[in-house]
Amino acid sequence: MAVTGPDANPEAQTRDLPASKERLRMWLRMLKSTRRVEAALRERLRRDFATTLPRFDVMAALARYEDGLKMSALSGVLRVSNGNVTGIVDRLAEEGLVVRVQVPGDRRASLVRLTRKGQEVFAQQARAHEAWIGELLEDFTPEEARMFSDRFDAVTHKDEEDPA
Amino acid sequence: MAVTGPDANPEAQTRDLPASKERLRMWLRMLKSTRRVEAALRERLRRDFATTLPRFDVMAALARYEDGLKMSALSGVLRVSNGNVTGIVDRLAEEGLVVRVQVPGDRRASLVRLTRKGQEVFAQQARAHEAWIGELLEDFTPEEARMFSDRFDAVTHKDEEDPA
DNA sequence: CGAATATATTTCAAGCTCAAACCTTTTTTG
DNA sequence: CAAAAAAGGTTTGAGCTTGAAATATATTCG
Repeated sequence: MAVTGPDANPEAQTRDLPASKERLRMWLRMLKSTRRVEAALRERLRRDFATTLPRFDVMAALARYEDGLKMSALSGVLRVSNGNVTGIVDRLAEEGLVVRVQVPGDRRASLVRLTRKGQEVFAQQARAHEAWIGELLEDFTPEEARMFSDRFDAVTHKDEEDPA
Repeated sequence: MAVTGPDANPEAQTRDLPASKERLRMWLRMLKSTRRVEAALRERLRRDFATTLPRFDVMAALARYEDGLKMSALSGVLRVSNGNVTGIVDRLAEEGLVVRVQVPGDRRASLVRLTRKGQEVFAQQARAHEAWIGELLEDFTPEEARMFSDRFDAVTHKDEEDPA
């Protein structure tokens, strides 16, 4: 706990708030920024590709693991509930973008994989997505972006998922 | 557009990626961090207060505007669709945490306000919330948190909502 | 004034999300 | 081996979310 007491600095400057207030402020700003970018992405994915952010997220995860992912691994990577992924994969499968492949030795599990069509569709979306992010975060220099990445990583790496 | 060309730096270091890749990386980290904190908040709000993040968000907005907010202003502040707020306010009203007050001169609009009970309930939740954020973001020093706040603000302030 | 337009909000359908309950299959262990 | 426990997934119920359509009231302007 690197939390300094509520009044570690009695001679506080005008705008010097206690640590918890500063962090709260940061959180609110961070949340607002994230929502703004998410909203823009969602709108553009809908407009240009008639898809949604969760679908994009699932496809992105599958694109990173070419051998496919089990449902549980998928929900682990995306950090959403397993019941959640079921529905999204169902819909993607209906459209022929992903397939569920039976795992040889285990009749419970199935491996989800992008179809060829899924790969092609995702490649287009990913290109657009990268460009959109580049634009939405254009106020951040590459160096600054790298610094932010690294700092966020510290928070994120407190416990991590890394499926086979 | 402060976007340098894809190969502005031909002598790139090992880990020096083009701007759009750096920003993409930053975005993914930022999203992951945000989701992690949101998940923790959601879980704790449920466990300790039997409430949800959207409900907390609505109450937080109303707490900031003591004179109440119109539905449209509320959805503007929270940056969610107006149809969305309707349902959340409905449920909060059922529990007596907020009220809809008729606006004198306009029979279309109504002002949403925290009830006394709502104020009391929210005060407790807000205290816990601030402590949770302080803990979840303990890796960030107050100075760092301030810096992040300011940088995010730049992105956020591209267009802003500020209701009466 | 009255028609067109704009504003405030709700309703709706579809999809996302979670936690909990529930199957089924596998693994553990008494 | 058989019972118990664990693991992989799906279903369910409630709530959140969006964009679009619907409703009702206000305002504009011809």
